[in-house]
Amino acid sequence: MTGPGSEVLPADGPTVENVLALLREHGGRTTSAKRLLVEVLMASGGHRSAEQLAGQVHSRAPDVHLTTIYRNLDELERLGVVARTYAGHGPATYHLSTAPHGHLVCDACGLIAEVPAAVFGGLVGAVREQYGFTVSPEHLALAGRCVSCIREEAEGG
Amino acid sequence: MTGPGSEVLPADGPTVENVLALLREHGGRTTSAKRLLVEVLMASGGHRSAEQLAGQVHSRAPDVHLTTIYRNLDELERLGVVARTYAGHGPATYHLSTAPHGHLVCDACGLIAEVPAAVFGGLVGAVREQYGFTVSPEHLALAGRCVSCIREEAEGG
DNA sequence: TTCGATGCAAATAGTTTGCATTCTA
DNA sequence: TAGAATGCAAACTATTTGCATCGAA
Repeated sequence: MTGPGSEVLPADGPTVENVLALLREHGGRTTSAKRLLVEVLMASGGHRSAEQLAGQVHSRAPDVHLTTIYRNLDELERLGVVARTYAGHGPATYHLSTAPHGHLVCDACGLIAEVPAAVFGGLVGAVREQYGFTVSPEHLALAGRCVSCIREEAEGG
Repeated sequence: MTGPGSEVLPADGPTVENVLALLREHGGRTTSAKRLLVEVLMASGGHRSAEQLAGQVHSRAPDVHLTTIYRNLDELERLGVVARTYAGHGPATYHLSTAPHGHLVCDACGLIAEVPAAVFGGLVGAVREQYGFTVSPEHLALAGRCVSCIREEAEGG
């Protein structure tokens, strides 16, 4: 059950057609705006704001409105295709949901690094046992300072 | 060195006068708006948005503008008296910096629970060793689902 | 009497919504 | 051709900024 008719996306990352098929299964229609957005999401790989994604889409289709980007990102998030991460202040960032992972967000330079689930697996388990709280790895974002900013701060001031 | 002239606030929680003294040490002036904000922060205890704090302040001084609340919260944050937590979407929340702790933010009902530093101490250490990234415990917010919402979702649908 | 603090208005960033129109299935 | 998707404008939320005035030290 991994063909275009499947409810579940392949574990090694979905193709554009997989995602569009998933959309159709849920009553959605295939449009060029959606196809482009998904392509851009796959090409960029990393964490992008809605505006950055819009910029990429615009280079190929200038008429796609930012509103449409937001609406389609919402839909893709509901379907579990993309994950939204809030990096403190500034815009939310979107990326394809692949393997579960968390994020390190540097307060100083804005860098977003990914950490594999294994690193915080213990925490997630402990929190569930002790607090009955189920952490969503996809949204996990730890704020702090990256190496370079720590170093700069130590040297500069 | 824990008197009004000290740079460091008492470990068991500052008093209103402690905070005002700290402000004065840093060139700030004592105003009724600041005193009230600090009082409200201490009375409420939990995590409040700027608007909620303004509401509390207004009940005693309706003329204090929301802008002033923001400006004073900024200043208190710079001094390390309050910590700001971004709970995903919605407004940032502010609370007194006491013992280091993280937050569990329920995506469904918005509940914010505190967890002692010990729970995620291992994570913070691992992340520092493996990624050179220093997590700020004060800003640590894990998104997910609290017990009651998980239960409701399981029952309801 | 100086300079920080405030009130007010307005700007800003990011995101959402309403509605008429367009286009897919 | 019904209903989903879009473009556009406008609203909206949270926050910041500019500027004249006020008030603490």
